[in-house]
Amino acid sequence: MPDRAIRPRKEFGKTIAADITHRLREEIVTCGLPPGEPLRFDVLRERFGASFTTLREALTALAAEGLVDAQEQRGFRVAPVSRQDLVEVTDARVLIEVELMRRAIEKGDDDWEIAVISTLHRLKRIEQRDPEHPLRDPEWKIAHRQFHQALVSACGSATLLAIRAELFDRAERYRHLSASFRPRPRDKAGEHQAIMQAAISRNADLAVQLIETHIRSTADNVADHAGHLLDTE
Amino acid sequence: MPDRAIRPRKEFGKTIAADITHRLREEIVTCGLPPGEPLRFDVLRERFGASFTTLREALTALAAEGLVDAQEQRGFRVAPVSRQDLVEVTDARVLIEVELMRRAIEKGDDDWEIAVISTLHRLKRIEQRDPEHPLRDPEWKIAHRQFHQALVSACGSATLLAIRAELFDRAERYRHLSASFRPRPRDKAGEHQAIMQAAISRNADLAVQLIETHIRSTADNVADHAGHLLDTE
DNA sequence: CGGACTCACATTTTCGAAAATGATAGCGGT
DNA sequence: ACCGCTATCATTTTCGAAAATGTGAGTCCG
Repeated sequence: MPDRAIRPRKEFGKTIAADITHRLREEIVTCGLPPGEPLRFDVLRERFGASFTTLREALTALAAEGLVDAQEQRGFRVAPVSRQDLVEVTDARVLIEVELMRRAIEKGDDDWEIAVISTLHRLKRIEQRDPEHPLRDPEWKIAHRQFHQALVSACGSATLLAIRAELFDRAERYRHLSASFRPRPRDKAGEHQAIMQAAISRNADLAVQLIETHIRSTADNVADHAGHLLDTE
Repeated sequence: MPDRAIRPRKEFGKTIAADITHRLREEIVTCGLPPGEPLRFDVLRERFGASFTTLREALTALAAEGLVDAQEQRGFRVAPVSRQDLVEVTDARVLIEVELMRRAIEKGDDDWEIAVISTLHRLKRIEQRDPEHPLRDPEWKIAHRQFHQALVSACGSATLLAIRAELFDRAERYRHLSASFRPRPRDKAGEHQAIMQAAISRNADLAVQLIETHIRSTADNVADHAGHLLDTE
């Protein structure tokens, strides 16, 4: 049996680099590391307790995902936000997510229905704890991601699911910006419920329309309530 | 002097890591490093003359692009090919490229038309040198990539263009597999000419249909002539 | 006073050694 | 003979020092 004392840190990822990548991604999408922030190695080294090379590997991976901006010979920084980027990400998400929604509704089996229903149930339970500020709860964020992931999971294409996940993360940064400045939370719970029902009842046209509205409303919210943050770069 | 829409000469990377990433991608895409091949550091170190860490950074970036498979604690290997992967990549390309083609036809200006025409011209000139085996000519491959890039370049979304480029590279591996085993080359020159004409004359429906056929025919060719390579994994 | 040049300094980038981990062969007990 | 255990080896993964590069202040001329 493995000796626990000798291996103090083996909780999450197997390699440190993968672990750092994961943690950095979380910090960036939640805007704990704000857009445009320079990512200096000595700072990261202290915060994450890893060496130059390991950090560099993580940053390179995130640069390929579009969350980090690599400026050759001048280091890395958190990818800046902008109106143009918001429009592009929203637009790309609609294109892909709508298509995947249709496919999932067509191909989804019993397991898919169960996954959709149970992830929504879990999301609603977490929402009850703090109905006013769900995005501040890390668990809500995870449950929200898993619900949307479940909705399209039966689409049959791991390739498109991976692309979708990347765009979802990039959009999540804007969701956080939006949430910090929106005066009152909109009725996300109701929207999620309606999407679930449309999906389970195999009403593809309705589900697709609801998803598109759901995605676009975030973009509108950011433009309305956090637009001043988008022109700094 | 206004910079040409197409820069055939790529600036060599300023950092070694970026350079190695580029060279490794070329080797993988052209199947110089065959699918499934283990990528051991000793071998790569000798072949590319870079250190462990630099190579690791390049491999991590390519793993995020889907060209390399990272097996934690057990190293890297060239991403394997499979029927399923071929179907997914083809399918995703059709979804995205068709949409971008429509947008480019709608938004394209004079510079776009010039880029499309000139990249096709260049492609045809290179084709004349060795009409039987164009894919063996690295310059043809570059010109081919640039023609297809030019076609959709006016779509207005850098985000979708980046996704498209990734899928194009993943598909290029299958093009190489297909070319090695196809008895006679198909009439790619004619197809490119037809696509160009449809695009320039703003016939979106026709252009889209031609593009889809163009993309799917590669998949069919691989299935027909190199299918035996796809079941090894 | 302004512009260009030089020289430290700060920061990134690269390297090879050292630690960690997985794979394998050899040994011993049942 | 077979299974499990251990020691050894091959390979990956991590580290901090060293080299390379960009940045900015200060200085010298016109």
